[in-house]
Amino acid sequence: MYVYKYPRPALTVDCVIFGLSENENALKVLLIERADEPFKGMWALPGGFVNMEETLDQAARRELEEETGLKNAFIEQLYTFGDPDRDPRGRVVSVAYYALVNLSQHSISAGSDARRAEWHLVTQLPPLAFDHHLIFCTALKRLQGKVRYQPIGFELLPEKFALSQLQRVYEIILGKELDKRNFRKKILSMGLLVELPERQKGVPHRAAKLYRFDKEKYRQLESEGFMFEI
Amino acid sequence: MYVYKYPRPALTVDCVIFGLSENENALKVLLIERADEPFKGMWALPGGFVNMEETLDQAARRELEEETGLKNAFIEQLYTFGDPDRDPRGRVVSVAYYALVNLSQHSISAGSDARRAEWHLVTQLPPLAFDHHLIFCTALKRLQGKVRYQPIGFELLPEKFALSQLQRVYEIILGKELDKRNFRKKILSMGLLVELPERQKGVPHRAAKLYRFDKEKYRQLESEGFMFEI
DNA sequence: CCAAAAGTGTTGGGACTACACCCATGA
DNA sequence: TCATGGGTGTAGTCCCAACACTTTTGG
Repeated sequence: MYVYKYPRPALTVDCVIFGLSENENALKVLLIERADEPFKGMWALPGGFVNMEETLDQAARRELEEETGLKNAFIEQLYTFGDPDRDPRGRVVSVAYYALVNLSQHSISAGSDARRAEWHLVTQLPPLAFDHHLIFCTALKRLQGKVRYQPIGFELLPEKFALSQLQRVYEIILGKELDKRNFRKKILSMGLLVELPERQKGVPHRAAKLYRFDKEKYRQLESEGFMFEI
Repeated sequence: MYVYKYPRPALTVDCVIFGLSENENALKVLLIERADEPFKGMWALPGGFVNMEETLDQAARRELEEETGLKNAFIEQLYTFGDPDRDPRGRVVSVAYYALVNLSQHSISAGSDARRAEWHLVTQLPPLAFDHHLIFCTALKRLQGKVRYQPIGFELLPEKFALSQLQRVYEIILGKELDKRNFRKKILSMGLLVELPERQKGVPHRAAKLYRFDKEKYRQLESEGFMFEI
């Protein structure tokens, strides 16, 4: 069993980058228009080959940054897709990641390498290249599952947010309406939100209190066995 | 961006195979003693290279079968480990899987390829080769998380089992005692267990009713939005 | 008859659901 | 002053945790 005598699949990372469009109240995904064959002209998830000297996480972050300019977004490995004929060019195994970014504070550029990158509503995706539709569905399911028992909803919001914004995040991801009073009670009772002195500005109605998520406190509570749950 | 111009990491699968030793009331993992360098003589997770014409799942099942003879055990992709220096021989990316098998009904052979294979208590693992300790810890955490909201505890038991056996599975995996009456109430109220006409045999006390898990019913309930939870 | 595990109900407290009105603000 | 979302409390229900004794069986 010697490492070098075996043929090797090519190895890539693909990223499902979720963004929250707050004005449209919708969840979006960043897609790239393919410039080359195969699937030339089709939409695809951003991705690329893993360099020999970088970790998989680094490869995924590199892709994320190339496409969005973001360096510190939430990112997590999703699943590895390795069907032998998922790529017509040959055996390509892809480690998929998903990322959560706050769409409203970043005008995503067109992509560093001049590929056309656009945000698409998750409810109206065009046909995708390769098995990217499968990857996307896997990511969405994971997001919907994870958002209920881990505090990742915050990752889609700016650092300072109002409770109604947070509630909307959950409603959008879970696809159902939540009761305002119950939601506030629940989320505030966890003691993970810090009320800020500021308030919303420039809204044509009563300005909401702003909060931030207390990551430190969460880490501490978590280590004591606390379980976040919506 | 052409597939063939990039150098490629080697690609392997590694399997964390969990077994339940009912007599010892303990969770075990199958380890292999390495016959070659690097880490010759150390214990490691069973694993091997992915063939060019098989899926990752197939590769993992192949490894599982080679080590245990089991063809239809529960198996699931865990995580992909790709640190550039996780293998001293060069860049090797490993897709890790975990499997659940019923240890008491199979006397696992010594491994088809004459490697020494042994079950080890998860509480008393020897030092492991490569990053296999990390992989193992990831698998254990996943198992502990998943067992609470997916019916995978059954996979560690024979098809026919008593409620006390099932309770023990949960106690072993979660590492805490559960209340007998509450456990029975909860698990029976889900309506996923079918009471069998038989009973335990050859026990020096009152023989327990035997049950089997109704996979069909679970699939149906699941599709209607039902959530398993312990 | 003894040891060992199987089997069985009730109660109190905490959490979740459902639900409607007044408040503050900018236009 | 109006439109828009911000902000608040209660009552009923359900679920969960805690808890101890009787039954069956083989040795």
